[in-house]
Amino acid sequence: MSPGPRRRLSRPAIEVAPELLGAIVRHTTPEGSVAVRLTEVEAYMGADDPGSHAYRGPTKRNAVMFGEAGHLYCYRHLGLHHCVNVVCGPVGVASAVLLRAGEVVEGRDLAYARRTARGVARRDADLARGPARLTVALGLDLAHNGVDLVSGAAVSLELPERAASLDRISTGPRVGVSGDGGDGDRHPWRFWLTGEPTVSDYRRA
DNA sequence: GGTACGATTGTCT
DNA sequence: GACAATCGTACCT
Repeated sequence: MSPGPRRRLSRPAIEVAPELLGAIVRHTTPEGSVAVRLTEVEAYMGADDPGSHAYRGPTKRNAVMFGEAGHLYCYRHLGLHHCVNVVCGPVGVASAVLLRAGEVVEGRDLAYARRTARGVARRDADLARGPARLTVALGLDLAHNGVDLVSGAAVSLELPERAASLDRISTGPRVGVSGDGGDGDRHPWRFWLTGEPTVSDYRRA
């Protein structure tokens, strides 16, 4: 990530999302550090995107999404799980990229410990396969909402030198988004690395 | 002040 | 393949 990662992120989520594939997210705690290489993401645009939390304007929950690019947007879902996004776009524009899945490339033991505490991790590929699993493996929660990934203290984002080549990237409709389904309104805003075993495959939507 | 619902996962049949 | 778990947020009265 040589020239201005902040600047690279300060663009529409739809452009940033494919560039995050292959990026490394690292979280360092007293217990150790876990790093994940992203293999699956989804783009969420702001006001024009019915699937986005920011669709109906700024609220207490989504405030971070309207802020500076490169910060982490973390929220609780169904009272059980957390999901994390990387904020994109210029200040005032609420676009973000949801981190859906990745491959644990560092701190695998710690990731296993965290995951087995809340479920069963059968194999390496399952450690961060799915948005909520990824947050558990990394040890992220609401306390990390709004942290800056670029200045990177405990949590950091390492963009790949060069974006993954297009022929390794697949696209498709987003998963589990209501208001985006049904007729013709499904944007191909989900991106993943073709053939990666860590990419979540989904059942019903 | 009350209620409906969700950017999911794990487990059971 | 289906369902329950579980709680903050948004929206309505």
